[in-house]
Amino acid sequence: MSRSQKPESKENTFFFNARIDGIEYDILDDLIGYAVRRAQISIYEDFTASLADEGITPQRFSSLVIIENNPGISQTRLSEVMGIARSGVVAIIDKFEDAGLVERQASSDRRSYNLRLTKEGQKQVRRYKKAVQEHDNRIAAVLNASEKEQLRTLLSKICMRSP
Amino acid sequence: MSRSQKPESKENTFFFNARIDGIEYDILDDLIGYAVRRAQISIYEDFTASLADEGITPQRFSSLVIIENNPGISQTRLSEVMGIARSGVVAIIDKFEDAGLVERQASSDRRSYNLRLTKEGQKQVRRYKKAVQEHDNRIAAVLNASEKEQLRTLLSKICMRSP
DNA sequence: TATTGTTATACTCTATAACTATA
DNA sequence: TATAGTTATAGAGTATAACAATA
Repeated sequence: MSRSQKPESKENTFFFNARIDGIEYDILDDLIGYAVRRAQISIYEDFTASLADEGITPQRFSSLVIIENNPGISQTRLSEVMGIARSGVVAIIDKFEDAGLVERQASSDRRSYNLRLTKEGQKQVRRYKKAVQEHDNRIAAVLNASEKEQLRTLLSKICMRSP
Repeated sequence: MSRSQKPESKENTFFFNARIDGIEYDILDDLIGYAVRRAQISIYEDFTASLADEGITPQRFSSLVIIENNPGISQTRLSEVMGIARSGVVAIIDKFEDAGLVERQASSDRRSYNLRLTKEGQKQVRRYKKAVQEHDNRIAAVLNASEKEQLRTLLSKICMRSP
């Protein structure tokens, strides 16, 4: 029957709705973990909507900022900071190198590289930072300065628990 | 040279360290989005460490709780609640069905199914809930009751902003 | 015509394990 | 022996697009 050649409309362009009317969430409404997860999804969506055109993701943005502020950092060290495997960093840096944002400089330890932003990289990071700051202001616009500070403090407490 | 037949030690069993000594995080320390992301990674790790042996993930746990508390929900509706594509729900429910936790019941609308937990599913969800509650108490143990309430409130504000 | 579940496919992210060149 | 970067590979998770059955 339906031999429609036109693509169906995208079905997943809806935004994540953290609490849908008529749905019972039970324990999920009480869990700190789910509250953080909900917020994370919501924030990620706004980040993507703001910066996907630039080809930048939270992960890549973080990498660039870490390299910018810790020039000469090695790939292994970066993998530790980002919390991902070394093999993952290779792919990330390859792309940055292709885009002319990062360079692998020779190190005194000839097994490793010193990572640095190129001139172009520095320029782009300034742009990205501005866009990310605007995004962050937007998602946190419902909070006043004191509430933002509270939120950061409460979240950092959770991160600093003993593993 | 190295023809070692033994596997190298796993390199990524370290826990994510939200703030590594000697690393300059710059703007990342100020962004609400990054604070949430850090907490999310940290919480996800504890969840996984606690429940991976059960084969349960935050995503799957949420699905089961939603089905438990909204019996007869359709797959499309569940995809909306979870914020994922319908095709993703198919795979999730397939696995639950294989494990005997969820059943697809015939619906009056013969295009769709009514999802329900099986007896076994109900039993397992009770176990999972207990484990997840313990995990949540653990990750939020650094907060008192009032701080937990504050955190939930602040995070829900972020989710409820206009998209 | 539109919707539900399904399938096929592809893409991203990630981890594991092995390799190489150095140390 | 150990470490840094690399490669190959595999497994999640996800989205897109199409299809059959049904509305």
